[in-house]
Amino acid sequence: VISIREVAKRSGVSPSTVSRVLSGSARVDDSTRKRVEDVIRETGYRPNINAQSLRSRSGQLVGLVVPDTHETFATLIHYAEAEAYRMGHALIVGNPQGDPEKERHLIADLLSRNVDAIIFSRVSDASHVADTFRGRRVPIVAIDRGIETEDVPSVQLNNVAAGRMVAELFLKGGHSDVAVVMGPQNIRLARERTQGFLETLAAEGIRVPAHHRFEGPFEFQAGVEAAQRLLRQDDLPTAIWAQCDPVGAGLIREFHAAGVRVPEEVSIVGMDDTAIALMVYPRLTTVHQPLDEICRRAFGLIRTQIEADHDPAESHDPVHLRIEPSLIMRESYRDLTE
Amino acid sequence: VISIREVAKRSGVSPSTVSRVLSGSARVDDSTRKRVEDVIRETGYRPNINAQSLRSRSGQLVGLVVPDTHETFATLIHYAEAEAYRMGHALIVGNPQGDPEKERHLIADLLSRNVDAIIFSRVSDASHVADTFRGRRVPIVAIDRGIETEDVPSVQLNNVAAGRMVAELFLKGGHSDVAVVMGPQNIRLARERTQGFLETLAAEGIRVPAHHRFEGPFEFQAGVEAAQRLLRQDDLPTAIWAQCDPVGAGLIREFHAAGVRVPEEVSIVGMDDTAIALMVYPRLTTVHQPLDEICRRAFGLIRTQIEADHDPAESHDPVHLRIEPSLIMRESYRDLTE
DNA sequence: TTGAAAGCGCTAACAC
DNA sequence: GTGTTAGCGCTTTCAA
Repeated sequence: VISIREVAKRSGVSPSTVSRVLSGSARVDDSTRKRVEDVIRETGYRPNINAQSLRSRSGQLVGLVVPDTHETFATLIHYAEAEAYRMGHALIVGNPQGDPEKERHLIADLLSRNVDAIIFSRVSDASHVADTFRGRRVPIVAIDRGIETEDVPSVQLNNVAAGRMVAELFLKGGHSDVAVVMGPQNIRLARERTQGFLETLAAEGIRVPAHHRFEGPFEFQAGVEAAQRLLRQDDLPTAIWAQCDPVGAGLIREFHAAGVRVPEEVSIVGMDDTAIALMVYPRLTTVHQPLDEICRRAFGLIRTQIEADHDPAESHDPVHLRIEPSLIMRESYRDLTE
Repeated sequence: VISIREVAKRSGVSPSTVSRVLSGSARVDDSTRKRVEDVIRETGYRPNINAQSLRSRSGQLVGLVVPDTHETFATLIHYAEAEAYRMGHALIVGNPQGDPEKERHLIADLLSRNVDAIIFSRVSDASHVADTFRGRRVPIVAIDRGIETEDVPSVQLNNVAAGRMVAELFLKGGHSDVAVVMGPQNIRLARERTQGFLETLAAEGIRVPAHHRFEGPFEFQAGVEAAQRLLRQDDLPTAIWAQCDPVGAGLIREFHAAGVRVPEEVSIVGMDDTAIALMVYPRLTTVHQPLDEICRRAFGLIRTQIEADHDPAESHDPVHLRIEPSLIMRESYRDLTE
């Protein structure tokens, strides 16, 4: 483990010159540069990032805080890692696991590491998190499941539009007897999906009766249970929207087990367009959430904030980006009018 | 953003005393300690981890390098994050995405951050990675898909045993006409699974003919394609082993689409016991890979290595732990003798 | 029990 | 174009 002083000594220059070669920030004589570069290559020297961070107050680090590790978040991690790498940063991943104490720790830890930005999804106690950040000039972006405060930039799917698209599909397809399996309604994005869905139907005079509304976690099992309750009721709807794909998969599986044919007897539409949608039979018609784009835009905001930080005059109100979903037609849905 | 000097000033002591209070390493007068702690609380002071790392040469950091973000690895990230947090460390996640250049960068970056340990799965060019580490005293653990060199500690599933267990199940169940959908045979863990499976069958005089052996990526689609080819051949085996669950799910889906009943006409067994195994119908009989235990043991090795480092006399040969799999019976398998 | 001083590895003024 | 100096925030001798 060799230091910049050692490299300087071996190439007969001062540490500052080595530093200049490394950063390319200042003019260095060609022959000197060459000599230094040779030594760097020979010795395999790598600057100590902790020392750099201490000086520069930038940890070359991006923090990502996710609420769980379901597929959506695994995908998020995937894209975030790629984006972070592209900007020469490392990615720290933290998962509060629903523990506000851990969440506070994680964020405090990120801050004391001089992260250059924090991306997070649904943090449990929005106000407190905002407090932690107040006064800190760390770019933050809320992604996917936004927090409730509006003073932090965010990038999210247009969840209202997602609900609307499914409702419009049902309307156009002649489905007037529909059901919905909602995500937890204390999560904002689930509320928005529900709102877009129900309001669009209501505008055409279609109501979803209480016994056709189900609420549960974003998990396969929630779909299974909704299907079971639906089957017991014996006035099956002709179309069901599940607010995430695993729930849609649960519906399909349980209907299959009960001998109810999809989509002949009941159409099922999912949400998010995750891998599971392609694995069920029939494959799930669903709404695509472009996580790659969401991530890219989030890092775009981060870069903007970092630049604005260099030039504090340029501080704007927080930006809130809405990414548009799109409908993916597969085999689990059919029009009644066909 | 307040420094230790500021805290010292406000509590009327020297920085060293604040440091002592923080670390609890030395005796501090109770009244002094109290005063310092009060100031820390009031100011919300947090030590700068970069500065600490620079002094102590420990980044309070664990690096995790994974080859992709399939469910297995998402789960790995989940457990690793939890373990890292338990030992007061942050987790940096890197994904080389098959690019040796990026892989080298990632590892070099981790090293220059003074990570306390690196956990990695299948790195593309084992020898080169080993080189990077030579001379560095950073604890390393290979996990899941081991690298080919033996000079680095590892924690892996006993993949040979996994193959053997499935073979024994088939033998006991009276299946003599079997097929296998193997993972990429250039990956060691896939080779080991195959070996355990075929050798156990062979010992009882059962051969798996070439047209009943398929090789493909660890993906759903590989199962779909294997099923399609099997269906074209029209001498269907009575049992098939898929070397990961998504492949098993692909088989089930395609057989379902073709009207072949599982398990009545053909039994299917998966591998790894991931979430997908519970989502298919019938649910997948599979072999459980205890990723939680694997992760726990990996961090155990890390702690051992860190301690051994403090006391260099204690350096042993690298440990290679094998974790035992277990069979999970569900509905996609049935005995022929029933 | 506490403080002063030195230094971890690096960069950025400031000289020359 | 290059070297010298100082200091980022912290911990750790060493003295007192």
